[in-house]
Amino acid sequence: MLDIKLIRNEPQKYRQGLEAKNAGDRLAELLKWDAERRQCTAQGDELKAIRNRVSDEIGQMKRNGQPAEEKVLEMKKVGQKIDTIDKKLKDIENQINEILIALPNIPHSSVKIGKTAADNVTVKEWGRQPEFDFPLKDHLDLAEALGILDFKRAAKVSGAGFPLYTGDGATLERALINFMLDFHRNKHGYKEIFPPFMVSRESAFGTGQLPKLAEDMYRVDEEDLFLIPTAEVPVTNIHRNEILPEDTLPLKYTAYSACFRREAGSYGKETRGLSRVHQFNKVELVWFTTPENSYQIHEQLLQDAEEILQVLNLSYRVVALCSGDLSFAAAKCYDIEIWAPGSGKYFEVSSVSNFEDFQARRANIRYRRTSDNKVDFVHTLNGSGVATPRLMIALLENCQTPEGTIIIPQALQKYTGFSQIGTQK
RNA sequence: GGAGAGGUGGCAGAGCGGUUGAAUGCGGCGGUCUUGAAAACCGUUUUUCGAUUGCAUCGGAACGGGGGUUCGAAUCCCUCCCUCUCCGCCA
Repeated sequence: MLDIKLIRNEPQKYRQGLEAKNAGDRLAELLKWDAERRQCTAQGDELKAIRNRVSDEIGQMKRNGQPAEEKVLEMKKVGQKIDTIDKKLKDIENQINEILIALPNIPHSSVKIGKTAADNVTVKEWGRQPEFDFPLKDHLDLAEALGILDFKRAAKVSGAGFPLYTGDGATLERALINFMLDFHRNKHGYKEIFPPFMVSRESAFGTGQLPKLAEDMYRVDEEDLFLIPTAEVPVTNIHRNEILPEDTLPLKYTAYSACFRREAGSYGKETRGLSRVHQFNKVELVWFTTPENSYQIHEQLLQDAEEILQVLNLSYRVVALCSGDLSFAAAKCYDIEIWAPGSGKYFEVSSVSNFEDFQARRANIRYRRTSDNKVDFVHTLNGSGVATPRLMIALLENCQTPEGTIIIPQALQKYTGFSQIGTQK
């Protein structure tokens, strides 16, 4: 959520920021309601001040045994006026709120202005795309031949778009999760979290999934709970409605979760195999920090996520998203895209975002500054570290042999317990 | 699922219709004392909206959320949420 006070003070800046994010301009309307709200508040407060004062007097008179009928009647009238104003004020506030909660975050000054993904900028390429002297298969052909992935039966069990890992495939999936969690915990010093996979409406609002992205989430009707699309949601909401002492910051958490996405409206787009599924596994990194440090931490977070791919020796590139491609809550975002030679393209395995105080304001996550004891909103950041399906795609396709077997990267072998898939039966 | 108890400031815990934004204790911060520390003593210690707009000052709001009764609500009523205890069921 944006700060209405800041919008009021610098409308031009926010107008430009919202335009850069392709967000319809409702600022004029918002500011009109804001002015009206303040006027209304002033009127109401004045009347309430009178009521408070006179009500005190009535109390005193009654205690002294004096009649107070006249003042009571007078205050009854004042009370009615207050009711009218309060009702109007509530309407106005609803209008303001409706606009405000639907406005996206505005981009950071370092973000390139652009319309679509075509305007994104590749800022880094790591590793070499391996060369092969045999015809390559893509991950789905490999996996089905090896019997480690079974979409047909998954469809029988759950429907289209759900992965079913079997045998060594299931073990490899589990190995990836454990490897990543251990890595972030032991090497990067993140605190490990195992969050709930369903969250309340409030939590989904806090991180910005609601109200705009409601149709992307699965909802459990009876309980009004949402299946999480990412661990970001429960983990960020751990500190909802809290005031954190500054000396406890930054907080850095890593969490595994299953992630559930309806992927509504994306039929036909990149749906082969594991590239887009309704349920997947992801290890997430979440930071809470002071505003001064958040952009430095953003770079750090990117590095932490990248390192996973480096250790697995998988080639990737880092893309800085342009303003128009940023998600609702993000002020700045890097995508990490991994090279998959069998498919001949890059797949996004991580999104590393700085939300500044956008989520913190929605979720009311604050900190108390040591210097002056004042409270202010924290900055939240998160990044995938990383999501498994597309990592699996890249891994299978990069590590394939002419025989169609898979060589497990060194770093993973102690987690899988085997060094190759498809050799011995 | 059934029965009961309860949600008040950083924590503990009073208050149950008017001078209570909230006693008291603990903790925190500042000070006195001390070579230093402890103890003791004194002071201080929520957030938020708005108005004149630097600090400051004045006013409004907030005792789980929402609604109601009343001149006046932490206190009464309704409703929702949450926590705890016991019973049942269950991984």
